[in-house]
Amino acid sequence: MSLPDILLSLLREPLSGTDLVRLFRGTINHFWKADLSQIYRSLQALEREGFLNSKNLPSPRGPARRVYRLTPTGNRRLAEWLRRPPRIPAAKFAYLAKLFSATADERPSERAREILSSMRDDAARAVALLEVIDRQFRQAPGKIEAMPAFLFYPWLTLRHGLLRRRALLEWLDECLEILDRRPVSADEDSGPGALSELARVLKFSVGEAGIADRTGKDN
Amino acid sequence: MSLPDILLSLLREPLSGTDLVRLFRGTINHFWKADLSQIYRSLQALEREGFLNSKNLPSPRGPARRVYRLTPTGNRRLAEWLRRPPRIPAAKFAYLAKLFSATADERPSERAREILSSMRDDAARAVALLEVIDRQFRQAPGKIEAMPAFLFYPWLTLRHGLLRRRALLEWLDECLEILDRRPVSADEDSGPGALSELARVLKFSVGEAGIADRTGKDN
DNA sequence: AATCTATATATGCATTTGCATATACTGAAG
DNA sequence: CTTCAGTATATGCAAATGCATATATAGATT
Repeated sequence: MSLPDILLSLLREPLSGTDLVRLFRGTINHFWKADLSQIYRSLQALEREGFLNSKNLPSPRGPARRVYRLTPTGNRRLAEWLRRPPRIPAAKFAYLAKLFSATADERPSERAREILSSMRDDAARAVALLEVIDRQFRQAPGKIEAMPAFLFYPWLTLRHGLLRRRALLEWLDECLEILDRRPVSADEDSGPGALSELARVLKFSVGEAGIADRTGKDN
Repeated sequence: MSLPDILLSLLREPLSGTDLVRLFRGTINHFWKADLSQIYRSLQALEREGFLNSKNLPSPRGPARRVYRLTPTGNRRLAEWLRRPPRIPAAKFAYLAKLFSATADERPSERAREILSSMRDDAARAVALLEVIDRQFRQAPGKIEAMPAFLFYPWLTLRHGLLRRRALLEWLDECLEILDRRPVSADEDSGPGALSELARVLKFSVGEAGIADRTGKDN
Protein backbone atom coordinates (compact mmCIF):
# COMPACT_ATOMS: atom_id res chain seq x y z
CA MET A 1 0.00 0.00 0.00
CA SER A 2 3.00 2.31 0.38
CA LEU A 3 4.50 2.24 -3.06
CA PRO A 4 2.08 4.78 -4.55
CA ASP A 5 2.81 7.13 -1.65
CA ILE A 6 6.53 6.72 -2.06
CA LEU A 7 6.16 7.58 -5.73
CA LEU A 8 4.26 10.72 -4.82
CA SER A 9 7.00 11.65 -2.37
CA LEU A 10 9.58 11.41 -5.14
CA LEU A 11 7.49 13.39 -7.59
CA ARG A 12 8.03 16.77 -5.96
CA GLU A 13 9.82 17.46 -9.21
CA PRO A 14 8.33 16.10 -12.45
CA LEU A 15 9.84 12.74 -13.35
CA SER A 16 9.23 9.97 -15.86
CA GLY A 17 8.87 6.26 -15.21
CA THR A 18 12.46 5.63 -16.19
CA ASP A 19 13.68 8.33 -13.87
CA LEU A 20 11.87 6.68 -11.02
CA VAL A 21 13.16 3.25 -11.96
CA ARG A 22 16.68 4.62 -11.88
CA LEU A 23 16.06 6.37 -8.60
CA PHE A 24 14.88 3.12 -7.11
CA ARG A 25 17.86 1.21 -8.43
CA GLY A 26 20.29 3.75 -7.03
CA THR A 27 18.68 4.65 -3.76
CA ILE A 28 15.18 3.71 -2.77
CA ASN A 29 15.67 -0.03 -3.16
CA HIS A 30 17.79 0.07 -0.05
CA PHE A 31 14.65 0.48 1.99
CA TRP A 32 11.80 -0.27 -0.40
CA LYS A 33 12.32 -2.69 -3.21
CA ALA A 34 10.03 -2.21 -6.18
CA ASP A 35 9.99 -3.67 -9.62
CA LEU A 36 9.80 -1.66 -12.83
CA SER A 37 6.42 -3.18 -13.61
CA GLN A 38 5.09 -2.14 -10.22
CA ILE A 39 6.31 1.41 -10.72
CA TYR A 40 4.74 1.87 -14.15
CA ARG A 41 1.49 0.31 -12.98
CA SER A 42 1.34 2.47 -9.89
CA LEU A 43 1.94 5.60 -11.92
CA GLN A 44 -0.94 4.72 -14.22
CA ALA A 45 -3.21 4.06 -11.25
CA LEU A 46 -2.23 7.31 -9.56
CA GLU A 47 -3.03 9.23 -12.72
CA ARG A 48 -6.36 7.43 -13.11
CA GLU A 49 -7.23 8.40 -9.56
CA GLY A 50 -6.28 12.01 -10.12
CA PHE A 51 -3.18 12.26 -7.94
CA LEU A 52 -0.88 12.74 -10.92
CA ASN A 53 -1.05 14.03 -14.42
CA SER A 54 1.37 13.48 -17.23
CA LYS A 55 2.53 14.74 -20.55
CA ASN A 56 4.83 13.34 -23.19
CA LEU A 57 8.15 15.07 -23.42
CA PRO A 58 11.07 14.31 -25.74
CA SER A 59 13.90 12.33 -24.20
CA PRO A 60 17.56 13.21 -24.74
CA ARG A 61 18.31 9.66 -25.79
CA GLY A 62 15.29 7.63 -26.79
CA PRO A 63 11.54 7.65 -27.31
CA ALA A 64 9.38 10.25 -25.61
CA ARG A 65 8.97 10.03 -21.88
CA ARG A 66 5.71 10.25 -20.00
CA VAL A 67 6.57 12.83 -17.38
CA TYR A 68 4.39 12.81 -14.27
CA ARG A 69 3.60 15.73 -12.04
CA LEU A 70 1.69 16.02 -8.75
CA THR A 71 -1.83 17.41 -8.86
CA PRO A 72 -3.18 19.42 -5.90
CA THR A 73 -4.97 16.26 -4.74
CA GLY A 74 -1.71 14.37 -5.02
CA ASN A 75 0.01 16.97 -2.95
CA ARG A 76 -2.62 16.65 -0.28
CA ARG A 77 -2.31 12.89 -0.23
CA LEU A 78 1.46 13.18 0.09
CA ALA A 79 1.15 15.54 3.06
CA GLU A 80 -1.25 13.17 4.78
CA TRP A 81 0.97 10.19 4.20
CA LEU A 82 3.94 11.96 5.70
CA ARG A 83 1.94 12.78 8.78
CA ARG A 84 0.55 9.29 9.33
CA PRO A 85 2.71 7.03 11.52
CA PRO A 86 4.22 4.26 9.41
CA ARG A 87 3.31 0.61 9.76
CA ILE A 88 5.88 -1.78 11.04
CA PRO A 89 7.01 -3.86 8.10
CA ALA A 90 6.50 -7.60 7.91
CA ALA A 91 9.74 -9.36 8.72
CA LYS A 92 11.14 -11.64 6.07
CA PHE A 93 14.50 -13.22 6.87
CA ALA A 94 14.96 -16.53 5.12
CA TYR A 95 18.41 -16.81 6.64
CA LEU A 96 17.04 -16.83 10.14
CA ALA A 97 14.38 -19.34 9.23
CA LYS A 98 17.13 -21.73 8.21
CA LEU A 99 19.24 -21.03 11.25
CA PHE A 100 16.22 -21.57 13.46
CA SER A 101 15.82 -25.03 12.00
CA ALA A 102 19.48 -25.98 11.82
CA THR A 103 18.63 -29.02 13.91
CA ALA A 104 16.67 -30.38 10.96
CA ASP A 105 20.05 -31.10 9.41
CA GLU A 106 22.14 -34.12 10.31
CA ARG A 107 25.00 -31.83 11.34
CA PRO A 108 23.33 -28.77 12.85
CA SER A 109 26.48 -26.89 13.79
CA GLU A 110 28.07 -27.31 10.38
CA ARG A 111 24.87 -26.22 8.70
CA ALA A 112 24.65 -23.24 11.02
CA ARG A 113 28.21 -22.25 10.29
CA GLU A 114 27.46 -22.41 6.57
CA ILE A 115 24.38 -20.27 6.90
CA LEU A 116 26.15 -17.75 9.08
CA SER A 117 29.16 -17.39 6.82
CA SER A 118 26.90 -17.09 3.80
CA MET A 119 25.13 -14.25 5.61
CA ARG A 120 28.49 -12.80 6.45
CA ASP A 121 29.49 -12.63 2.80
CA ASP A 122 26.31 -10.83 1.87
CA ALA A 123 26.53 -8.43 4.79
CA ALA A 124 30.15 -7.61 4.08
CA ARG A 125 29.31 -6.92 0.44
CA ALA A 126 26.47 -4.66 1.49
CA VAL A 127 28.66 -2.79 3.95
CA ALA A 128 31.29 -2.22 1.27
CA LEU A 129 28.71 -0.86 -1.17
CA LEU A 130 27.08 1.36 1.41
CA GLU A 131 30.44 2.72 2.50
CA VAL A 132 31.13 3.79 -1.07
CA ILE A 133 27.84 5.63 -1.17
CA ASP A 134 28.46 7.13 2.25
CA ARG A 135 31.72 8.51 0.94
CA GLN A 136 29.94 10.03 -2.05
CA PHE A 137 27.62 11.85 0.31
CA ARG A 138 30.49 13.12 2.43
CA GLN A 139 32.40 14.37 -0.59
CA ALA A 140 29.64 16.81 -1.40
CA PRO A 141 30.87 20.35 -0.78
CA GLY A 142 30.21 21.93 2.62
CA LYS A 143 30.16 20.69 6.17
CA ILE A 144 28.35 17.55 7.16
CA GLU A 145 26.14 19.32 9.69
CA ALA A 146 25.10 21.88 7.11
CA MET A 147 24.52 19.41 4.31
CA PRO A 148 21.65 20.60 2.12
CA ALA A 149 18.34 19.05 3.03
CA PHE A 150 17.94 17.16 -0.25
CA LEU A 151 21.11 15.27 0.62
CA PHE A 152 20.82 15.20 4.39
CA TYR A 153 17.66 13.14 4.86
CA PRO A 154 18.54 10.58 2.20
CA TRP A 155 21.96 10.36 3.83
CA LEU A 156 20.36 9.45 7.17
CA THR A 157 18.55 6.55 5.51
CA LEU A 158 21.81 5.39 4.06
CA ARG A 159 23.42 5.51 7.49
CA HIS A 160 20.61 3.29 8.68
CA GLY A 161 21.49 0.65 6.13
CA LEU A 162 25.15 0.92 6.98
CA LEU A 163 24.79 0.68 10.75
CA ARG A 164 22.28 -2.10 10.41
CA ARG A 165 24.65 -4.17 8.33
CA ARG A 166 27.51 -3.50 10.71
CA ALA A 167 25.38 -4.67 13.61
CA LEU A 168 24.60 -7.75 11.56
CA LEU A 169 28.31 -8.45 11.19
CA GLU A 170 28.77 -8.14 14.94
CA TRP A 171 25.95 -10.56 15.60
CA LEU A 172 27.37 -13.00 13.06
CA ASP A 173 30.77 -12.95 14.70
CA GLU A 174 29.19 -13.40 18.10
CA CYS A 175 27.29 -16.42 16.78
CA LEU A 176 30.33 -17.97 15.17
CA GLU A 177 32.31 -17.49 18.34
CA ILE A 178 29.64 -19.07 20.52
CA LEU A 179 29.46 -21.95 18.07
CA ASP A 180 33.17 -22.53 18.48
CA ARG A 181 32.91 -22.65 22.24
CA ARG A 182 29.94 -24.97 22.09
CA PRO A 183 30.55 -28.64 22.91
CA VAL A 184 29.65 -30.96 20.03
CA SER A 185 27.71 -33.15 22.42
CA ALA A 186 25.13 -30.39 22.87
CA ASP A 187 23.77 -30.97 19.37
CA GLU A 188 23.20 -34.65 19.83
CA ASP A 189 19.84 -35.28 21.43
CA SER A 190 17.51 -32.96 19.58
CA GLY A 191 14.98 -35.73 19.27
CA PRO A 192 11.26 -35.38 18.63
CA GLY A 193 9.31 -33.04 20.82
CA ALA A 194 11.96 -30.36 20.50
CA LEU A 195 9.46 -27.73 19.45
CA SER A 196 7.17 -28.60 22.33
CA GLU A 197 10.13 -28.14 24.63
CA LEU A 198 10.87 -24.79 23.04
CA ALA A 199 7.24 -23.81 23.49
CA ARG A 200 7.39 -24.85 27.14
CA VAL A 201 10.43 -22.65 27.76
CA LEU A 202 8.80 -19.73 25.98
CA LYS A 203 5.49 -20.40 27.74
CA PHE A 204 3.13 -20.85 24.87
CA SER A 205 1.39 -24.05 23.95
CA VAL A 206 2.01 -26.51 21.16
CA GLY A 207 0.61 -29.97 20.71
CA GLU A 208 -0.83 -31.89 23.67
CA ALA A 209 0.44 -29.60 26.41
CA GLY A 210 -1.45 -26.31 26.42
CA ILE A 211 -0.31 -23.65 28.83
CA ALA A 212 -1.14 -20.13 27.75
CA ASP A 213 -0.81 -17.98 24.68
CA ARG A 214 1.62 -15.14 24.50
CA THR A 215 -0.37 -11.95 24.36
CA GLY A 216 0.10 -8.92 22.16
CA LYS A 217 1.22 -8.64 18.62
CA ASP A 218 4.71 -9.39 17.33
CA ASN A 219 6.12 -6.79 15.12
CA MET B 1 8.09 -19.11 -1.81
CA SER B 2 9.67 -19.85 1.56
CA LEU B 3 6.66 -20.33 3.76
CA PRO B 4 6.00 -23.92 2.71
CA ASP B 5 9.64 -24.76 3.41
CA ILE B 6 9.50 -23.11 6.81
CA LEU B 7 6.44 -25.17 7.63
CA LEU B 8 8.28 -28.33 6.65
CA SER B 9 11.17 -27.31 8.85
CA LEU B 10 8.83 -26.99 11.82
CA LEU B 11 7.12 -30.30 11.15
CA ARG B 12 9.94 -32.49 12.31
CA GLU B 13 7.42 -33.44 14.94
CA PRO B 14 3.76 -33.87 13.93
CA LEU B 15 1.80 -30.67 14.46
CA SER B 16 -1.61 -29.29 13.63
CA GLY B 17 -2.45 -26.02 11.95
CA THR B 18 -3.24 -24.39 15.28
CA ASP B 19 0.06 -25.54 16.73
CA LEU B 20 1.85 -23.88 13.85
CA VAL B 21 -0.19 -20.72 14.16
CA ARG B 22 0.77 -20.52 17.82
CA LEU B 23 4.39 -21.24 17.03
CA PHE B 24 4.40 -18.39 14.54
CA ARG B 25 2.77 -16.03 16.99
CA GLY B 26 5.30 -16.84 19.67
CA THR B 27 8.47 -17.18 17.72
CA ILE B 28 8.64 -17.39 13.95
CA ASN B 29 6.89 -14.10 13.31
CA HIS B 30 10.00 -12.38 14.55
CA PHE B 31 11.71 -13.29 11.29
CA TRP B 32 8.92 -14.48 9.01
CA LYS B 33 5.47 -13.10 9.41
CA ALA B 34 2.68 -15.34 8.18
CA ASP B 35 -1.03 -15.18 8.52
CA LEU B 36 -3.23 -18.01 9.74
CA SER B 37 -4.88 -18.22 6.36
CA GLN B 38 -1.52 -18.57 4.67
CA ILE B 39 -0.50 -21.35 7.00
CA TYR B 40 -3.64 -23.43 6.52
CA ARG B 41 -3.52 -22.95 2.77
CA SER B 42 0.14 -23.89 2.57
CA LEU B 43 -0.46 -27.03 4.60
CA GLN B 44 -3.22 -28.10 2.22
CA ALA B 45 -1.00 -27.45 -0.77
CA LEU B 46 1.91 -29.37 0.74
CA GLU B 47 -0.33 -32.34 1.39
CA ARG B 48 -1.75 -32.19 -2.15
CA GLU B 49 1.80 -32.23 -3.49
CA GLY B 50 2.77 -35.19 -1.34
CA PHE B 51 5.18 -33.51 1.05
CA LEU B 52 2.91 -34.00 4.03
CA ASN B 53 0.14 -36.30 5.13
CA SER B 54 -2.37 -35.77 7.86
CA LYS B 55 -4.82 -37.48 10.11
CA ASN B 56 -7.54 -36.25 12.39
CA LEU B 57 -6.73 -36.56 16.05
CA PRO B 58 -8.85 -35.50 19.03
CA SER B 59 -7.88 -32.23 20.66
CA PRO B 60 -7.67 -31.76 24.41
CA ARG B 61 -9.87 -28.72 24.21
CA GLY B 62 -11.88 -28.41 21.03
CA PRO B 63 -12.78 -30.06 17.76
CA ALA B 64 -10.45 -32.59 16.17
CA ARG B 65 -7.13 -31.35 14.83
CA ARG B 66 -5.69 -32.21 11.47
CA VAL B 67 -2.20 -33.25 12.46
CA TYR B 68 0.41 -33.10 9.70
CA ARG B 69 3.50 -35.23 9.38
CA LEU B 70 6.41 -35.15 6.93
CA THR B 71 6.48 -37.75 4.17
CA PRO B 72 9.82 -39.07 2.85
CA THR B 73 9.48 -36.64 -0.07
CA GLY B 74 8.84 -33.85 2.36
CA ASN B 75 11.92 -34.79 4.28
CA ARG B 76 13.97 -34.66 1.11
CA ARG B 77 12.60 -31.25 0.19
CA LEU B 78 13.41 -29.96 3.65
CA ALA B 79 17.01 -31.19 3.40
CA GLU B 80 17.42 -29.51 0.02
CA TRP B 81 15.98 -26.24 1.26
CA LEU B 82 18.34 -26.16 4.20
CA ARG B 83 21.27 -26.66 1.88
CA ARG B 84 20.27 -23.97 -0.62
CA PRO B 85 21.65 -20.48 0.09
CA PRO B 86 18.79 -18.18 1.08
CA ARG B 87 17.62 -15.26 -0.98
CA ILE B 88 18.11 -11.80 0.34
CA PRO B 89 14.75 -10.50 1.44
CA ALA B 90 13.09 -7.51 -0.14
CA ALA B 91 13.54 -4.48 2.04
CA LYS B 92 10.38 -2.78 3.26
CA PHE B 93 10.91 0.12 5.64
CA ALA B 94 8.10 2.62 5.43
CA TYR B 95 9.77 4.66 8.14
CA LEU B 96 12.81 5.27 6.01
CA ALA B 97 10.71 6.15 3.00
CA LYS B 98 9.17 8.95 5.01
CA LEU B 99 12.45 10.12 6.44
CA PHE B 100 13.95 10.12 2.96
CA SER B 101 11.22 12.50 1.86
CA ALA B 102 11.11 14.68 4.95
CA THR B 103 11.77 17.64 2.68
CA ALA B 104 8.32 17.13 1.19
CA ASP B 105 7.00 18.57 4.43
CA GLU B 106 6.90 22.29 5.19
CA ARG B 107 9.04 21.72 8.28
CA PRO B 108 11.43 18.93 7.35
CA SER B 109 13.36 18.77 10.60
CA GLU B 110 10.26 18.67 12.75
CA ARG B 111 8.77 15.99 10.59
CA ALA B 112 12.02 14.04 10.75
CA ARG B 113 12.12 14.32 14.52
CA GLU B 114 8.57 13.00 14.67
CA ILE B 115 9.35 10.06 12.45
CA LEU B 116 12.50 9.24 14.33
CA SER B 117 10.90 9.36 17.75
CA SER B 118 8.01 7.28 16.52
CA MET B 119 10.57 4.72 15.36
CA ARG B 120 12.26 5.02 18.70
CA ASP B 121 9.09 4.10 20.56
CA ASP B 122 8.57 1.02 18.43
CA ALA B 123 12.19 -0.04 18.68
CA ALA B 124 12.26 0.41 22.44
CA ARG B 125 9.10 -1.65 22.77
CA ALA B 126 10.60 -4.38 20.62
CA VAL B 127 13.83 -4.39 22.62
CA ALA B 128 11.87 -4.72 25.86
CA LEU B 129 9.87 -7.64 24.51
CA LEU B 130 12.90 -9.40 23.10
CA GLU B 131 14.79 -8.95 26.35
CA VAL B 132 12.02 -10.74 28.19
CA ILE B 133 12.25 -13.63 25.78
CA ASP B 134 16.01 -13.62 25.98
CA ARG B 135 15.71 -13.99 29.76
CA GLN B 136 13.35 -16.92 29.31
CA PHE B 137 15.97 -18.65 27.19
CA ARG B 138 18.70 -17.98 29.71
CA GLN B 139 16.60 -19.27 32.58
CA ALA B 140 16.51 -22.73 31.02
CA PRO B 141 18.56 -25.15 33.14
CA GLY B 142 22.22 -25.71 32.20
CA LYS B 143 24.99 -23.53 30.90
CA ILE B 144 24.50 -21.18 27.98
CA GLU B 145 27.26 -22.76 25.92
CA ALA B 146 25.75 -26.20 26.41
CA MET B 147 22.17 -25.15 25.78
CA PRO B 148 20.30 -27.97 24.03
CA ALA B 149 20.18 -27.62 20.28
CA PHE B 150 16.41 -27.17 20.12
CA LEU B 151 16.82 -24.04 22.21
CA PHE B 152 20.21 -22.89 21.01
CA TYR B 153 19.51 -22.15 17.34
CA PRO B 154 16.20 -20.45 17.99
CA TRP B 155 17.97 -18.41 20.66
CA LEU B 156 20.51 -17.20 18.10
CA THR B 157 17.69 -15.91 15.91
CA LEU B 158 16.27 -14.10 18.90
CA ARG B 159 19.63 -12.50 19.58
CA HIS B 160 19.57 -11.27 16.00
CA GLY B 161 16.33 -9.44 16.60
CA LEU B 162 17.63 -8.00 19.83
CA LEU B 163 20.95 -6.75 18.50
CA ARG B 164 19.26 -5.41 15.39
CA ARG B 165 16.83 -3.34 17.44
CA ARG B 166 19.60 -2.09 19.69
CA ALA B 167 21.56 -0.97 16.65
CA LEU B 168 18.42 0.76 15.46
CA LEU B 169 18.24 2.66 18.73
CA GLU B 170 21.85 3.75 18.34
CA TRP B 171 21.20 4.97 14.83
CA LEU B 172 18.11 6.84 15.99
CA ASP B 173 20.01 8.61 18.71
CA GLU B 174 22.77 9.48 16.28
CA CYS B 175 20.20 10.96 13.93
CA LEU B 176 18.46 12.95 16.62
CA GLU B 177 21.78 14.29 17.83
CA ILE B 178 22.87 15.33 14.35
CA LEU B 179 19.50 16.99 13.87
CA ASP B 180 20.05 19.04 16.99
CA ARG B 181 23.44 20.24 15.79
CA ARG B 182 22.05 21.06 12.38
CA PRO B 183 21.49 24.74 11.59
CA VAL B 184 17.87 25.52 10.73
CA SER B 185 19.02 27.43 7.68
CA ALA B 186 20.20 24.18 6.08
CA ASP B 187 16.61 23.07 5.49
CA GLU B 188 15.56 26.19 3.71
CA ASP B 189 16.39 25.94 0.05
CA SER B 190 15.33 22.43 -0.91
CA GLY B 191 13.69 23.75 -4.04
CA PRO B 192 12.82 21.80 -7.16
CA GLY B 193 15.52 19.73 -8.77
CA ALA B 194 16.56 18.32 -5.40
CA LEU B 195 16.36 14.74 -6.60
CA SER B 196 18.38 15.54 -9.69
CA GLU B 197 21.01 17.00 -7.38
CA LEU B 198 20.94 13.89 -5.29
CA ALA B 199 21.31 11.79 -8.40
CA ARG B 200 24.27 13.88 -9.47
CA VAL B 201 26.02 13.37 -6.15
CA LEU B 202 25.34 9.65 -6.29
CA LYS B 203 26.33 9.51 -9.95
CA PHE B 204 23.26 8.09 -11.57
CA SER B 205 20.98 9.90 -13.94
CA VAL B 206 17.57 11.40 -13.45
CA GLY B 207 15.60 13.70 -15.67
CA GLU B 208 17.32 15.76 -18.37
CA ALA B 209 20.87 15.17 -17.24
CA GLY B 210 21.96 11.62 -17.88
CA ILE B 211 25.36 10.58 -16.63
CA ALA B 212 25.75 6.90 -16.02
CA ASP B 213 23.87 4.16 -14.25
CA ARG B 214 25.08 2.57 -11.13
CA THR B 215 25.99 -0.98 -11.93
CA GLY B 216 25.19 -4.14 -10.04
CA LYS B 217 22.18 -5.09 -8.04
CA ASP B 218 21.13 -3.57 -4.80
CA ASN B 219 20.25 -6.00 -2.14
C1' DA C 1 16.06 2.19 -46.41
C1' DA C 2 16.89 -1.73 -43.72
C1' DT C 3 18.86 -3.24 -39.46
C1' DC C 4 20.38 -3.09 -34.84
C1' DT C 5 20.81 -1.44 -30.10
C1' DA C 6 19.35 1.10 -26.29
C1' DT C 7 15.53 3.44 -24.39
C1' DA C 8 10.78 3.72 -22.64
C1' DT C 9 6.42 2.12 -21.55
C1' DA C 10 3.04 -1.47 -21.04
C1' DT C 11 0.97 -6.06 -20.33
C1' DG C 12 0.36 -11.16 -18.82
C1' DC C 13 0.06 -14.10 -15.35
C1' DA C 14 0.95 -17.09 -11.50
C1' DT C 15 1.92 -16.47 -6.50
C1' DT C 16 1.84 -14.40 -2.29
C1' DT C 17 -0.20 -11.52 1.04
C1' DG C 18 -3.61 -9.55 4.28
C1' DC C 19 -7.82 -9.09 6.02
C1' DA C 20 -12.44 -10.61 6.59
C1' DT C 21 -15.65 -14.07 7.06
C1' DA C 22 -17.68 -18.69 6.93
C1' DT C 23 -18.25 -23.33 8.78
C1' DA C 24 -18.21 -26.69 12.21
C1' DC C 25 -17.25 -28.97 16.35
C1' DT C 26 -16.53 -29.21 21.78
C1' DG C 27 -17.56 -28.49 26.36
C1' DA C 28 -19.66 -25.65 29.77
C1' DA C 29 -23.40 -22.80 31.56
C1' DG C 30 -28.07 -21.85 31.98
C1' DC D 1 -31.84 -29.35 25.59
C1' DT D 2 -30.36 -24.98 24.07
C1' DT D 3 -27.28 -21.36 23.96
C1' DC D 4 -22.76 -19.67 24.08
C1' DA D 5 -17.76 -19.04 24.15
C1' DG D 6 -13.70 -21.02 22.58
C1' DT D 7 -11.29 -23.93 19.32
C1' DA D 8 -10.05 -25.44 14.65
C1' DT D 9 -10.13 -25.38 9.89
C1' DA D 10 -11.40 -23.37 5.52
C1' DT D 11 -12.69 -19.95 1.95
C1' DG D 12 -13.36 -15.33 -0.63
C1' DC D 13 -11.32 -11.78 -2.58
C1' DA D 14 -8.75 -7.60 -3.61
C1' DA D 15 -4.19 -6.05 -3.76
C1' DA D 16 0.73 -6.52 -4.11
C1' DT D 17 4.70 -8.96 -5.96
C1' DG D 18 8.01 -10.89 -9.25
C1' DC D 19 9.38 -12.31 -13.34
C1' DA D 20 8.83 -12.57 -18.21
C1' DT D 21 7.61 -10.67 -22.37
C1' DA D 22 5.51 -7.46 -25.68
C1' DT D 23 5.36 -3.05 -28.16
C1' DA D 24 7.19 1.00 -29.89
C1' DT D 25 10.44 4.78 -30.65
C1' DA D 26 15.06 7.26 -31.48
C1' DG D 27 19.49 7.24 -33.13
C1' DA D 28 23.45 4.88 -34.97
C1' DT D 29 25.27 1.47 -38.40
C1' DT D 30 25.62 -0.62 -42.71
